[in-house]
Order: sequence, then structure tokens, then C-alpha cells
Amino acid sequence: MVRTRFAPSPTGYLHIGGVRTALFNWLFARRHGGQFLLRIDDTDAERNVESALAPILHGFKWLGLDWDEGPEVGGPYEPYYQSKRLPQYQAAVDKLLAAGLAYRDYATTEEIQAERETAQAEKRPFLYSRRWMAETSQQSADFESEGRQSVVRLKMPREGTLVLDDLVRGRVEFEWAREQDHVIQRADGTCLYHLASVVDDYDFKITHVIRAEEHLSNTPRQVFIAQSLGYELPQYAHLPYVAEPGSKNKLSKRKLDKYLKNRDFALVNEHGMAIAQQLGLATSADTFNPVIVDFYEQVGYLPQAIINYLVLLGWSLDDKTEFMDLAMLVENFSLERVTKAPASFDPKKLWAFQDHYMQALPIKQRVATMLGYLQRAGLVPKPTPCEVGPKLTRIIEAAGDRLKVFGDILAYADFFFQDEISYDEKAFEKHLSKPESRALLAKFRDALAKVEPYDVPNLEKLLHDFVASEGIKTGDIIHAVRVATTGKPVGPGLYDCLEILGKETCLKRIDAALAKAVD
RNA sequence: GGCCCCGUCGUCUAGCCUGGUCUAGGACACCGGCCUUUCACGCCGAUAACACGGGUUCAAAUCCCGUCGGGGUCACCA
Repeated sequence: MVRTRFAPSPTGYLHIGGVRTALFNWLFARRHGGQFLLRIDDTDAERNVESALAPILHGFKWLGLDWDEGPEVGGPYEPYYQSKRLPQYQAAVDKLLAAGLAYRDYATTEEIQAERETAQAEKRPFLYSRRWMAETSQQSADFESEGRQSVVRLKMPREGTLVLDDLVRGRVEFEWAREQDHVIQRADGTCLYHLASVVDDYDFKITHVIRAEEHLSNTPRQVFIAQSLGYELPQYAHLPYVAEPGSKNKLSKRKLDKYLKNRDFALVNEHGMAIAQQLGLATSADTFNPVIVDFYEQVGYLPQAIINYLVLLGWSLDDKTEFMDLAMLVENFSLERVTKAPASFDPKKLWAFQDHYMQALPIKQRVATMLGYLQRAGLVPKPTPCEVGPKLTRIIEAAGDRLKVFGDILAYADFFFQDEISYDEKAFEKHLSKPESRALLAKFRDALAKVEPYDVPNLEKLLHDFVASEGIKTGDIIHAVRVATTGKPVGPGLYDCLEILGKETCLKRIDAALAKAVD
């Protein structure tokens, strides 16, 4: 039975690189009919775990990545929170101590630091002298009489080689002598990540540890812990990490300023920001940016687009297949086809997947979700009048593939629902400032008043006739009409706009624009 | 700096294990054009990569060695 896990720290948000790792774990488990679990790595954080965890769990649900054991769902090996598993860790530490594979160390951090610096000055690799190592209770007592406190360190082997068969990277070797005597328990009794992680993976019967490459160098100490405790080793698979846009550096949430200098990243960020602001969402850079999964949900991306894009960051089915849903991925995923080199995050390519899936989404679903966005932005009243439904459907049909994310409806439909519109200044200046443009528009307005029924075919015919009889080009009038009625230089087809707006509104807006132009 | 990993178009990748079918395929982006009432879409086209140097071989992106480059990691963080 294959069992994999993803172990987030409750920080309050889900990192894009983290989901990618989680996705591979999930896929591998599902592919082999196994289980995927969530374990919460909160050994260090004493913060409000529940509230910091909620957004993370929400992200998983949104993406459709379910977990068989873990928070909310429980499971046979509860609890799945490291903060609640101290007794298990303590038992492991005791066992290691008893076996002489770990020891109490009474050195101060300063003393260790001094040794490290000496080694560095002498250009030799640092290895702790074990000077304050206590292996008997007499030694402990002596050091304690000096007022020293102890931590527990691993007594790492100082010779030999560790050979690891990594499922992604193949055979990797490490010299044991290069490994430090890592601390596994602090003076206050709390345990550190590596110890906790190894104990948990064993207790939870994890068969495959699939994680990002930055953990590769941590593996020897974990193997040592596991072997010392008599555990059977899990299989390891170290995934290449997700890199910054346009570079090979690891993607980090802390370097946002730098990413914003990347053109594509900045574009996607700005687009999302604009939508968030109309929705009245908090947009502090810490919690709302394209490195965090929540950003995409809020702005109105589709989970299948995120999944599809992310899985291709380090994995491929073959030389041409690009669109795959979760079910298809479950059937085909394999660790053997995972790439070894890091892959940089390309927001534009994600955008392309988003475009594809949005256009494939049935109109009904688009209408239902976009209605929610309009409500939240205050463009449509909360108990929504029933005539809004058909109108919105028409708008969305007219806007067509211009709507890339759900939030785009805000920019494409605002003028359909507002009484007063604002004008794009440049466009207004360009198409409505000249006296001859205004004269034409006034004339067109009168012709518009006579159209009956007021629909797309008639409007199109009217404009063509108007252009012919006036001896002008289409462009000489159509832009002025668009700006006057919608306030914008771009948008859905003009005839659609006019019809949806209705004759009365169109005439009123043209009059208002004409009046404003005279000022 | 030590250790470890990695190195095919700007980006994601296929090909590498099992040398020849690779004058290196696809996708995204970019550029040009067509379509067009704007924008978007669509269509057509173009530019663009085997890090370098040796070797093995009739033949190397593919095998071997070296060099260079990039990254990760070296915590009483996870």
C-alpha cells in the first residue's frame, strides 16, 4: 500500500511551490491506489494553528486535492499535528540515547560557533569536537554543576558512505564524515524537525517521501535517525524545486519585489490587484500575490488550470500532450518522468491554461460564478432581481473569450449595471473632442432613436447605412458611439453593447457625452 | 568555501537509459502578417536551443573524461 504525505507548516497561506509538491504526492498515491495524508508541521509555531491552517486546507479543497488522513478527517494514527506528538518524539530520543546513537551535549551555542569559525579559518570542514558530550550520568552531573544545560545531538558516524537510491535522481552518495552532529532536542525538551519528521513518517507508515530537492542534503541525517531507530526506510524522491520567473533560483515568497520586475509576473499581479480592489479585498503583498495559491482563487482562476500548469512544471506525459485533468493525470502520473532540473514559474503560461479552461467552461457556470463577483463588487444588488440573469448571460456571451478569469467580468460589465459611467479620458479626447465628431454623433443619435426593434441586426444595418449616406468610414463614427455609451475604448462588439444597454440608455448616454464634450 | 544536485529555443519540455529515423519535435511568450468596429479570439509565418573541450565510434544531443556555468544545502527553522 502506497502512502504519501504533504506536511505544511501552518503559516496562513499555500505557496505555489508547495502545492506542486503536494500535487505530485497526491498523484503518486492515487496512481497506485494508495493514500495521501496531511500532517501539520507545527513543532515550532505556537501561534493560533487553527486559523493559520484554515486557508491552507481551503486551498487543497479548492484544487480538488483530498486527503485520506489528517486534520478535519482524522485517521487511525491520530493526532496528525506534530505539536501533539511530543511523547512519541521523546520516546525516540530516549531510545537513541540508550543505544548510544545520540548524546547529551553541554556546549553553549557560542562554543559551537567558535569551533565552527576556527575550522573555517583553517579551511577545513567543521566537525564538532564533542568536547561537552556527556555519555554517562557522572559526566552530565559534572557539566550541570557548572550550570550548563544540555541539548541532545545525533552521534553521527565519522566514516563510511551512504548510498541512496532516489526515485528521481538515481544513485546519490554521501560521506558520513561530512555530516554534523545535529541537534534533535532542545534544552526545553522540544524536538526538532528532522527527528519529528522521521518518527512521524514511520508511525504514519509513509512508504514514499516525495519532497523538494532542498531536502536532499537533509536526507543522510534522517536516514541515520531512521536506521538507528530500527525503522525500515521509506523510498525517497526528490523533486526539482520551482524556480523564480526567468531564473534558476528557488521561488520564495519573500522576494516579491524582485519578481515584480519581471514583466509577465508584474502583468499578472496588476491584473489580479485591480480585481481584488474592486472586490474590496485586502491586497497586502504578504498574503496576496501570484506566489500564493489563494491569489488565483480570489481573482477567479480555475483550479484545473492551476493543476494542469503545475503538473507540467517538472513532469510531462509525452512530447505533445498538454491538457490533462486530474483523472487523466491519475492514470498516467509516474515519478520516472519527473525532470531533474528546476523549472521556473511562468505566469504567462499559467494564463494560457487558464484561458483554455475558461473558454471550455459551460456558460451557465460562468454566469453563476461571475454573478457572485458582481454582487461582491456592489454592481448588482444582493437579492438579485430576476432580470439580471438573462442580461448577464447576454453580456457574457457578448464578451466571449475576452473574459479570462471570473474577475474580468467586473471590467467588462460595470457599465451595463451602473447609471453613471466614467469615461476613459484618452479615448474621450480622441473620439469626442472634435466638433465634427460631435456633429456626426448627434446625427447618429437621432437615427438611433428611430431603430425598431432595437437589436443587433438592425443596429448593424443602421450603422452601415449611416456610414454610406454620410460618405464616411466606419471608424469615423463607431468609436465615438462606443466611448459615449460604454465609456471605454475597448469591449465586446458594439452592436451587442447597444442592444443590451437598450435604446433609452444609449440615447441618454450619448446626450450626456455630447453635453460633457461641450464643456 | 565543503558537500550534493543540475545544464536541449527567452520559458516549460520531448528526445538521452536501448548512439543513426534529430539539417533536434511540441507548447507558452515574443516578432511580422491576415481577419476585424475596438479589444480578445482565430489563422498564417518568422526568429530561436543540444554550455564548452577532448575522447570512443563509420556515426554522439544521446556513451566516457575534463572544464565551465547555475542552483541547493551547510541552524537549538521547517
